[in-house]
Amino acid sequence: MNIGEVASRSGLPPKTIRYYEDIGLINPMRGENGYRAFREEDLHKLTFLGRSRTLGFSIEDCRTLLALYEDRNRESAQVKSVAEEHLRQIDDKIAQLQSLRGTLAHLVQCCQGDDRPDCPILEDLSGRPAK
Amino acid sequence: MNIGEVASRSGLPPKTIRYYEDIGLINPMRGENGYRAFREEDLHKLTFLGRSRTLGFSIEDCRTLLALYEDRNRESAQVKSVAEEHLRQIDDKIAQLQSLRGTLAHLVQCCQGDDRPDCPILEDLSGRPAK
DNA sequence: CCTTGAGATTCCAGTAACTGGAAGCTTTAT
DNA sequence: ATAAAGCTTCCAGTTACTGGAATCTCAAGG
Repeated sequence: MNIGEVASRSGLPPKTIRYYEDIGLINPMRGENGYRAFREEDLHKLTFLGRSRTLGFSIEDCRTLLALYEDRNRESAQVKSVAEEHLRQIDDKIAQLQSLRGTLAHLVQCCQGDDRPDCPILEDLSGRPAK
Repeated sequence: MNIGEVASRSGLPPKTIRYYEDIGLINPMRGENGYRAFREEDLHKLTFLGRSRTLGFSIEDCRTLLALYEDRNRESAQVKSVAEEHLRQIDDKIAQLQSLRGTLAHLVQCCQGDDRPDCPILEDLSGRPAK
């Protein structure tokens, strides 16, 4: 398989696939013309990576997960632990965004949004303690 | 004022302040020794920027907001529009994370997390349609 | 007066995970 | 034969800083 086919089958752009090779996530063979020659196994890995990235795992997490995926003697606890840590970080991020959203929504609501210059949003940003 | 004082008064690290000058957000004067000489106005701007960044506005948004802040003839509608767009993006992000969180939490729950290799998380990642 | 030490300066590199584009080779289709 | 598509590598850019090196200035202690 050439990169184009693997790209459409895995859903990842060719650029990304080359990048994944660069950073050592995959190791496709080469044909005599210098083209990458992907095996089914490579495709599986790429699919795995695509899905992992979709779930928000970092590349380093993906590296770990891929290694566990390939290790027939892994303990599922290791996988679960990576996923749990990621889940915690997602929860943190959500909480952060929600708090931020609250403040911002309040400010937006306070602003008339007309042709006059008075603006509670700018007032808040300028550092005055919000009333 | 030297950069150190502005840093502690604005809450921004000196590095960040220099960076903001680099990209043209502020324009402090210089003393004869080559040191930046900040006026109160610069400090206000930096405080404004710090608060805006805390609320998640991008640097480009900050540039726009700062310009509006300085423009005595602005229309509050312009400010509101920037903030509303940002709010929409935050909502999108939250929705994305929550959906992701749902999937991930389900997978984590399904995984025993013991010393055996069987792992529903890896099975999902490997691309098999989840049962 | 000299010498630290703190604080200032610039510049270069690195972060995360790609993405875009240039220049050039191979293969395929007309 | 030639043009288009697809592949290759390499360099740069994205976001918003942050760390570190080499150098310079300033304030205080002995």
